[in-house]
Amino acid sequence: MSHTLGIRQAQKQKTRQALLDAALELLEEQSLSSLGLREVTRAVGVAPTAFYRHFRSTEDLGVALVEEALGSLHPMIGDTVSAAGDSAGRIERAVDLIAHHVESHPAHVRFIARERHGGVQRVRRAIREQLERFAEEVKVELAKHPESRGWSDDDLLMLAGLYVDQMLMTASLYLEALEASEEERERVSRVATCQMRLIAIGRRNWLG
Amino acid sequence: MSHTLGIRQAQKQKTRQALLDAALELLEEQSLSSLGLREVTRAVGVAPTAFYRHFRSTEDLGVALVEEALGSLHPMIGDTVSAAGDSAGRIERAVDLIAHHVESHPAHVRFIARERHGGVQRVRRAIREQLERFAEEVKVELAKHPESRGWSDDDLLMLAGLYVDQMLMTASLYLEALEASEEERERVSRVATCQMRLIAIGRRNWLG
DNA sequence: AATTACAGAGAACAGTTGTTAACTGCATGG
DNA sequence: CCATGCAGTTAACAACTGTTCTCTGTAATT
Repeated sequence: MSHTLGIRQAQKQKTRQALLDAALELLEEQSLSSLGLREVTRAVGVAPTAFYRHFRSTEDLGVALVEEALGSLHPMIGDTVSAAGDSAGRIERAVDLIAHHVESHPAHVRFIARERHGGVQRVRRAIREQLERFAEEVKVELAKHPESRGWSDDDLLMLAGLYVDQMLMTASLYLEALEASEEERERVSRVATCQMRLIAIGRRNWLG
Repeated sequence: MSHTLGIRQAQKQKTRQALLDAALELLEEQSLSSLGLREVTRAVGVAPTAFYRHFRSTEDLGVALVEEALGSLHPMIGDTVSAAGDSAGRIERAVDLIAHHVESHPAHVRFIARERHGGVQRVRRAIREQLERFAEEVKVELAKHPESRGWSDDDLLMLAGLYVDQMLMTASLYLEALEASEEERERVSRVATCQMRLIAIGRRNWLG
């Protein structure tokens, strides 16, 4: 791994992370475009001007949050799509994995869903680029399945995009259901499973 | 129709509409949660206090915008889903209709896509309720198709929800492509058509 | 013709915002 | 051990915000 950081740099990264965490919490009930720099520093307990040591603006902070929220998710993709077992098994596993991820990182999921179409262009683009990377990775994994025999590259990417969008949509619905009843969460999972199953059936009968 | 409005009420509705229009334009590069009341009145050219004659807050304005953006869309649903012709024809027609609607009401589409998961709870809920109404209507139309024989009510609603989400996603992608090249718009339409076709195939092979 | 209702204007309020400048204290590298 | 770099502080700025109260002109009502 990388060289051990000095006391100085370690403390800096600590407050930087504190800023990111505070921002993420504040963003639970507003959008990035209304997030104030002073609001964030106040929540952390540092002077407003300290913000500039880490980010040029809240827009920059947002881009960093995209990295934090989605950057660590790539290994999960491969594991899920390329998992052993039949189609039904993979789907069930995927839905469970989404549910679990939403429960352990609700603020991250909320942020991505909110800012994907949000009011800050650079953040939108950062999210779009990450999601395109996801789709590309899903495509590569899908290509390994025997069901993909005879599929064109474009069609595989089309299917991968559909899966990625569906996953995000499911995650967002599940997030809303977090504050509702256990039955509601169960219902969301069930519907999402059916929808992915339907897509998988469409996939099996695509050619010919 | 309703009674003809007096000069007084007519003028009021005129400035009210001016406020809505100005807000919609300002929301092209920010989110509702950062939209200021003064900002809107300034764009219209009226005193800030005039705002209160029409809305209690920008949040209220947002709810009114949801009505304006989605309320007039219901008749379109029925026409599209229940149109004559085979599945392929209906899909082509739907994609064309989406593209046309985005081109004629880009700000409306942007607003809905942005605020669906945005930072203002009441607006989110208003959008969700409208979309649920859409899904219900799509379900009713889908039920009339011969392909729906043997489908449960829940499964039909599941499919309808998938279609609605897919339509919104397509509209949002097409919106982004508006500022890009004609080829990009063409590509978005093509991919969306394929995805809906795949879903339709899944639908045909759902049972059994 | 006189009275009322009410959309919008105007001024003022306390509080907030982003940004600049000059500073302090301390970990780091020579 | 001393000089430098730099994370974080303090103070101040002009500009902006939502909201209240008072006022004005005129359409609507009687």
